[in-house]
Amino acid sequence: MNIGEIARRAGVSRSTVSYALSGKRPVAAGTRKRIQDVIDELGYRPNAAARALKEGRTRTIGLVIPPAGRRLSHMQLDFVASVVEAAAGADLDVLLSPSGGDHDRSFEGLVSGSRVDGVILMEIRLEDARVDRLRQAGLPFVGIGHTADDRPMCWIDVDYAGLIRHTVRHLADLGHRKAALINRSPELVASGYGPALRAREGFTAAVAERGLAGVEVACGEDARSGQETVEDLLRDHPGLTAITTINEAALPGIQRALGDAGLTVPRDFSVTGVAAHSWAEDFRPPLTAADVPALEMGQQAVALLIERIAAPSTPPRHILLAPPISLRSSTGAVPSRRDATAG
Amino acid sequence: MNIGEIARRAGVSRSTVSYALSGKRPVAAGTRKRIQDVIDELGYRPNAAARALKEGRTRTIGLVIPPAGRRLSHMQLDFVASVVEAAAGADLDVLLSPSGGDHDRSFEGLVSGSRVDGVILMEIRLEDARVDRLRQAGLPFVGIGHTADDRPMCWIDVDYAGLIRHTVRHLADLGHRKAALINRSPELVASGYGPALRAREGFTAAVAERGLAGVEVACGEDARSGQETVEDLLRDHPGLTAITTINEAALPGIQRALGDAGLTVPRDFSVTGVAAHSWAEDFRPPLTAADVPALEMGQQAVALLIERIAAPSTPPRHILLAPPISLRSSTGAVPSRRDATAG
DNA sequence: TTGTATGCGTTATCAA
DNA sequence: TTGATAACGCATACAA
Repeated sequence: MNIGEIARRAGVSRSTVSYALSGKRPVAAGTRKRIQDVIDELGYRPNAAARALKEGRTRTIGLVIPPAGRRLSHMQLDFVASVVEAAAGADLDVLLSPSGGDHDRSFEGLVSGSRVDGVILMEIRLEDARVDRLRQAGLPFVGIGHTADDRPMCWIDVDYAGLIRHTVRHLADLGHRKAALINRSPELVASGYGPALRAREGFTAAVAERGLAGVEVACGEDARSGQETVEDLLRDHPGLTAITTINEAALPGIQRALGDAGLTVPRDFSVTGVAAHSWAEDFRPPLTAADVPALEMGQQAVALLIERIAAPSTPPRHILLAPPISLRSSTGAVPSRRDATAG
Repeated sequence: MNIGEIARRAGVSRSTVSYALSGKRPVAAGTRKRIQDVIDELGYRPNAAARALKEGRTRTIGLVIPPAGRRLSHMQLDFVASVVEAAAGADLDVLLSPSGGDHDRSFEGLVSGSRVDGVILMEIRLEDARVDRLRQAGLPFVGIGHTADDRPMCWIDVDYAGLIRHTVRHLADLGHRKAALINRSPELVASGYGPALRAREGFTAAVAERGLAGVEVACGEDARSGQETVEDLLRDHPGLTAITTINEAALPGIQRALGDAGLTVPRDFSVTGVAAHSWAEDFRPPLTAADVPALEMGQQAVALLIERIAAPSTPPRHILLAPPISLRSSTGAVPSRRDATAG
């Protein structure tokens, strides 16, 4: 089924059908109706490849996700879903591409095969070869996260440093004197993952600013690791009365370990951090935390990318989100008895 | 950068470059090397749209995911990741399409725009209009799940009925006399979601077969709903000593409610069901359950689809997976004191 | 208001 | 062993 067949059946030329569809040239009402009837009857849709070839754009964007081996976090998942949704709203298809590991071929296909009009790049590292590659290819892209260097690029990120700093100040205000940062996985930290390093930065700064004792640990992204990490912390760091974290997947384990140690939150121990809304609400008691606005980020990322595709030579914009910290019930005044953590 | 430019620089014709790339015609070694050098130097990749237009296939498959409003479960997430991975291995791109809600346009674009060579359809309902649409369009597809009617189609599914039946028998063997099935969300049950109805079917059959008292409840797909559901069950059904479930997202809440009620698993209460490996391992104690092999399903689904694309007129195959039930530690003999649940 | 003709980048047929 | 050329389906400049 192609445009010629529609034209033949409607008794008009191919260009008239094309113009009737695009509206870029006036078409007599009667003609238009005749064409539309045939289209409806046959369920015709223009061939995407032919259109892409002719127009020089694919109406498709690429979404580069972290490799499949590591499970995506809820936050990332919400993000993917909202990107797909926002793209659909703008009449854009979304091509998924894993990256990292042995998937360089897939990524290469995206950037050099004229497969997509632009790319959204998830999980950016402080030094990220993919960013260089995209820049070199001249393909419009938006990063979720930003690199360490200050070369201009278009990105949207959460201000992990600022938010973690904020949570530590909150803990200090409540009288806590010793706090731990439970960071993302050792692999991510080692690979220079931006949020992990920036969270560390914010933590270190706030701890110094307020004269707290601070300890930072990396932690696997699952409940079991969270539990072990907190068990270790409680054993090795007497006097610890609070945790802040950006590792949402560890939260159930953190909860479990505190419970096992006989610590009641927030009476005996305070927990806070940055997490997707649903994780914060699922904590018990509900977590005082900055809610990562994953859905909003997806929409904004698509909007930013559309903007860049339309005007690639414009100086790139970026957005640093600092969602407010929702005061829920997981933080409280430091316990009066210092040996509370002795369990 | 196109094939003509490569040809010009290598001093050959366009067809020679094409044949050097595809290997469908012998090319002199020297010529081939000259061409390859130019290609490597310029980083040329054939234009996907032009190739698709000429070949009549897109080397792209569509993955229709559940609507974004409802969060994907971990199992579904693992599945998506493994599909992308398997597709990349077969040199296929993956186009993501939400369905349901107001996304019919996106789905329509997929099926009638010659956008993809085939489709993987997630979360199939017992009656599913999308299946009819794909059949009518003559587009190869593989369902994750299968419809109620017995018209031939290609699918891969987990034998929820059989697995739940199996878990109930296991509970009966341990002496339990009253068990509950915690099903998926009310919305999914109401919409005729296959796994939910087939789990019910297996539960009802096994309960009747072994003469147990059985109660089935739908439950939202989050920890909070799981907790409330179990609280209600314990209150309304004295004598209840076991739960089986296919609602993995409710597991943390189930755990919490049992703990709050002072019940120790498996001494006072048994829990089992069907869940992704990671959920089962995260339960405490580890959940005796059938592990949904999401990664394997993704690979198989892609393999099945490739098979169908290659031979569309072949009678469709299907695969019903019945993973073994991993005996972990969450089920045990029925508590001797009947009023254990009164605690 | 509508029709004709061209070219997007590729693959494959035909000719040499 | 290689080159010239047609065709895939569409959008659009040009003609009428």
